[in-house]
Parts: sequence; C-alpha cells; structure tokens
Amino acid sequence: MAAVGEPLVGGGPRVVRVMVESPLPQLDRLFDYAVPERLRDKIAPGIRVKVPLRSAGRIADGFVVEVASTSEHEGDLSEIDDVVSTVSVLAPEVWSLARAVADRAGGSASDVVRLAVPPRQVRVEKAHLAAAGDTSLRQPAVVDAPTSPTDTAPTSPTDTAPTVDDHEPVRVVVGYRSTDLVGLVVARGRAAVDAVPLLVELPDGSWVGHWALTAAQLAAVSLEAGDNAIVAVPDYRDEEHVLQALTAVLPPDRVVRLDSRQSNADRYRALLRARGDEPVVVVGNRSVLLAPSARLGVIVVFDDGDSSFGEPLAPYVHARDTALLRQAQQESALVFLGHARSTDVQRLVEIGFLAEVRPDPRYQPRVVPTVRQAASDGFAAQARIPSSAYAEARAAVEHGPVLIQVASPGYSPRLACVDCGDTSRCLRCNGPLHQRERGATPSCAWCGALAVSWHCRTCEGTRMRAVGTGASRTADELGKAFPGVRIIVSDGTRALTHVDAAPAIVVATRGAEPVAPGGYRAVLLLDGERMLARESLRVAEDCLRWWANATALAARRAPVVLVGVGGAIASALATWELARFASSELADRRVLRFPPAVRVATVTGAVDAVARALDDLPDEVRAETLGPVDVDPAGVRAIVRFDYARGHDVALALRSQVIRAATDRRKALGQRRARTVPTLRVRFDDVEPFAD
DNA sequence: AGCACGCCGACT
DNA sequence: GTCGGCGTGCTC
Repeated sequence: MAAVGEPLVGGGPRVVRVMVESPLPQLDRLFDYAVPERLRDKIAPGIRVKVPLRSAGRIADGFVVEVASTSEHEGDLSEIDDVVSTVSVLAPEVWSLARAVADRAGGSASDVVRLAVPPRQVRVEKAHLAAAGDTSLRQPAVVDAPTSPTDTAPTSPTDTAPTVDDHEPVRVVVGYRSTDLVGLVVARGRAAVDAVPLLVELPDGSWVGHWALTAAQLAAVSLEAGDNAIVAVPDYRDEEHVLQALTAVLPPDRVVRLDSRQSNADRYRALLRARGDEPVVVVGNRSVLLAPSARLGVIVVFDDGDSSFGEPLAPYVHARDTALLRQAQQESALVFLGHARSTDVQRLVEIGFLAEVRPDPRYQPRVVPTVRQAASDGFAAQARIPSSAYAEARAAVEHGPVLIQVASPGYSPRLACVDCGDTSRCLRCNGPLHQRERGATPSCAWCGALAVSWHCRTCEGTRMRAVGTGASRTADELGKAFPGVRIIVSDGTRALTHVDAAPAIVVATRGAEPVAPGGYRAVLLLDGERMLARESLRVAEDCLRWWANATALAARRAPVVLVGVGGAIASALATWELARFASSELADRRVLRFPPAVRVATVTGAVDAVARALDDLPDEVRAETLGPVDVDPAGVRAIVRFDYARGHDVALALRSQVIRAATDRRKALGQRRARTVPTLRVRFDDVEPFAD
C-alpha cells in the first residue's frame, strides 16, 4: 500500500472515506473503502459512489468525503462497487457544515446532505460537463454597472423615498451611513441590520422592498471582492424581490436561484453553477444556506423570525442556526436583515456577537395606534374599522391603493355548531372546517374535504354558523363601506405579488400583502387583537413582525393605523423601537428559562429509554427537565433545558442514547413493534411544546 | 435496516 | 450426536 504523502502517480487514490446514505444513527460516520484499479482515475472528493455494506449484495449509496492512500481501519477494506458520477456534488464546505449542523441537533449528517444535494439529474449533468469544456470563455469576476440605467430620476409619488443610484450601485447602500454596510462585508463582520421600511424603485421601473436592494448590494460588495454571497429569504415572493433588485446591481449570469420548490433538475443545475469558479450570489429559501460556496463573502438572512425558516425535516435545524454555523466555519460576513427584530437575533446582539446597524432615522414610518372606538359609520363598524382609521383610509384611497391587513384567509375562517357552540370539525379527519367564499360549502382546513351532510361530533346538530371574519368577507363588507372603490383580495390561496398604482382597497392576510408602486397611501392593520390571542410563545414578536412588514409597504409618511391594540407592543410599533421590544421579550424569557434565552430539546420515546437518556445528562441539565409526561402513541416526552454553553455536551449525550436505543431496539420492545415505534427520538430547539 | 454469528431444545 | 431457534451485535 502506498505511503502517506507519496505522489499518486497515474494511479489515483487507493482509499476513500465515504459517507453512507442511511438514516440509521449507528451508520452516521465515515467508512473506509479500497478503490479498485479500474475506478482510480474517476475518484474525487464529493462524488457519488455505490459501496457494499456488511454483506455482499447489499449496496448502499454514498459520497466520497476524503481520498487517501492508506486507512486507519484495522481489518480488510471492502472495495467500492461503482462510481455513480464523476461530478463532485458534495462540496467540502457543505460536508463540514452538514456535520456541524447534525452534531448540533443530535442528528445524522446524511439527513442534512440529503437536503443539500438534490438527486442526480443525468441530462443536467451532461449539459454541465459539455459547457465546462468552454472554460476559456469565462469572464473575469468584475461587477458591472446596472444593465438598464434610466436617464431621468424615477418619478415617485413619494418623492423623498431613497432611489437607486445607478452609477454607484455597490459602494453605497442607500439609506445607511455609507461606510456601515460596505465596511461590514469587507471586514467579514456580523450584524443585525434594521431594514429601511420603504419601497424603492429600480432603474427598470419596478418597485421592491428597500431591504431587497440592501441585500442585493451586500451581495454585490462580496462579488466585487471575488467572493460568493448567499441570500436567504422566507418565501418565493421575497425571492422575487431580491432577484429583481439584483438585476439592478449585477449582471444576470452572476445570480443563481436555488430553492426547495424548484424541480430537482433546476436545483441540480443551480448547485452545479454555484460550484463553478465564477463568484455568484445564490438566492433562495432556507435550503440555500446549504448551497456550495467555497469562497463565501457574506450570508444575508432576511426576516429570520419568519416561521418558514424552521426546517420541517430531520434534524430540524433552523436556517438561522445553519447560517451561524456556516459563518463560523467559513468566516464570512453575516447579516440578519429585517424590519422587526427576532428575540433570537436580539440575544446575539446582547451577548456581543452581532453588531447593530440602523438606517437613517429620517425613514421612520408614521404609525398611529388606535384603541377600539365607536365607528360613526354603520358600514365601517360592520367592517371593524374605527372612525379615525376609516377617515384615513377614505382620504388616502382618493390618491392610490390602501392596504388593509387581516388575520385570516377565506370568508369564514372558523365555523361552529349552532346548537352547542363547539368548533365544527371534518367528519373524515377531524380538522377544523372553514368557508372559503361567501355561500360556499364549508370545507376542511386540513384535508380539503367538502362538509356535505355534516353533523356535529359533540351534539349531532346539523347547522353551522360563522365565527370570525376572513379576508374575503372583510372585502365584502369593505365594498359597502367604500362604495365605488375597487376591492382587491390577496390571501394565502391567491397571493398577489403586485398591484397597480390606481385607487383600490387591497385586503390581504398577513404575509400575503402585494407591493404597490410607490407604496400604499395608507395601511390599516386590523384583527390585531385576534392575532395576539393565539397561544404561542412567540405570538408578540410574530405580530410585531407582521405589522412591521406591512408597514414597510407604505409610502413615505403615509399613515399606518394599528387598530384595537394598545400597550407596549403598540408603542413599540409606533416608535419603531422594535429592537427594544425584542429585548424586553427576551428579558421575560430569561426569567422563565424559555427559549431563546435557553436552548431546549424534547426527548420522546419508551418510558425506560427516556428515563435512561435523562439519566445520562449532566446533573444541572437533568435538574431542569420538564416531565416526562405521557404522549399519544404509548410513550413519554420530556423537555430538557440548558444554557447555550452546554449545548455540545447535551447533544453528544442524547445522541449516544439515540444510537444505543436504535441498537437495543429489539430486546426492549420485541421485534414486532420495533418498526412502528422508535424507542427514542430527540429534537432540539423545538418551541412547539411551549405553545400553550 | 438487514444479515451473520452464537448458544440451547427436538430430530434423522 | 446435529439442525436451527431467534437474541445480539456490526456494518469500512
């Protein structure tokens, strides 16, 4: 066997270390394999291979993580069965990130790799290999001026809104002290950046959130230095904003879109482009944080408090945490950009990990909290709008679109039995019923089944009544309150991205607000009380985030009326002291030892397995356990709480218990039920248990 | 997960 | 004396 360091003349590597694709926790490590002569010239780190596991005939898929000339493994090595493809798709930096992400969450690296690397697409791969032959045609990494500059200044109804300087797209981030953000990227700093709550007009005449231009400019600074950038946003509408803003500061071939809603072919194509030699900005939702990027200049995460940054697949690591791990590994700049401040980011500010960057205070919005008051107008009262807010909307709609944000989509978000008052539920799946349109047959919010020949599960009654008011019902009522005015509805099922500048009442559910050219002439935030009544640990910061994001869609100095909400949260929005509110929220959580002041992990499974896992924890951590309590399918659940500094120890301890439980499985439960009930599951940083 | 290895009851 | 039961443990 060749000695370490000996040049591998003509032969290629003799040994590879392989990550096997398997969800089994006991297989979550690297395995050494010998490389047969016939495959040596095809081996490279990051390629897909097929390897035998245990018995001949059982072939598993895996990725080459390292190549070597010798192995530390005592005993014979099996040989790689085959090379699936010579294209390297698991970048070294993505592998180490996957390992760190999995370790932090007590999960398997292969689960993270599965999120990072889409299935192979042969056609895409062939096209890529063909194009790679043309490397001599590659352009140098230079950031160009905007592709379509306008000759005249944009004519905006909000004449004092910041506009794009199309001659200096990169050196100045409009709305901030010019050195702040450019210097941050150059110095590889970390910061919580408060977004400017306004829209901007791009040289091509389109309007996007100012935050999107800020994100685009941060990315452009990084590309100018020859480094990549990653911009992560909650959803596809946000993604459109960033992509539009990027066209103003970068040539289109420097922009790669990569998100989980794309087809596997598109994702695979995007991944191969991101792995290329040219610096690019990769834009997408939470999965974009796992995109390859060897030279990473900056990571931008917009609106990190949005729930869609929570990864629903194992090991359930939040995109914010992935970003933090990646920043630490690659020493890139890191920016949490947003209108509202999450308690998580506030914590990072307070421990000195993140700096704070605030925009020019001139751009503070005009928010008017309005406690509930009698409406002078009957129709307005029916539409839940107090008279002062109605007056603002009435006056503003003369000049352009007015946004009305409501809590729930559809017509009636909830239905109840007329006889007993209980919530009406689907007879098939027990999901809550709702009514999408006026006069529509009620349907199930979970499975979509129409509730025909329905009866109440509690009292057998057969009649339902509406509870609450959805966006389309609000729209109906507003039609009467604003006779002759165009009413536009945008909700979860039919979310609009843009409306035109003509007068209209735009009724939107939170998170589905369209953009209006120049911004809305007024914004009314209804249903605040109802939004706040939701039982969740994060209800206050969520509400403030929804309101702040809608506020950012208003024209400069346009009135934003928060209806029916008072107290600290209303004044936080009115004074635009969103970080201060996050700080006081965080202080409350510290007292209660709730996340994100502390970390948590839920431990679920068979009684004895959970007991043993808890037993294995450090004493101080065990002392803070909540439960175990009984949970549905024959088991118990405990919640452990611990300080961030203990995270590594806790993850290590719980992980070893998961492996042990997976190995002991049969003797604990008898082999019949082994498959249906895993004996021990661990999930970190899940706030769900704190919902009530 | 699969599959082999290993130590106790019925069988040609 | 041996065949095979499934509990136990490992996978380069």
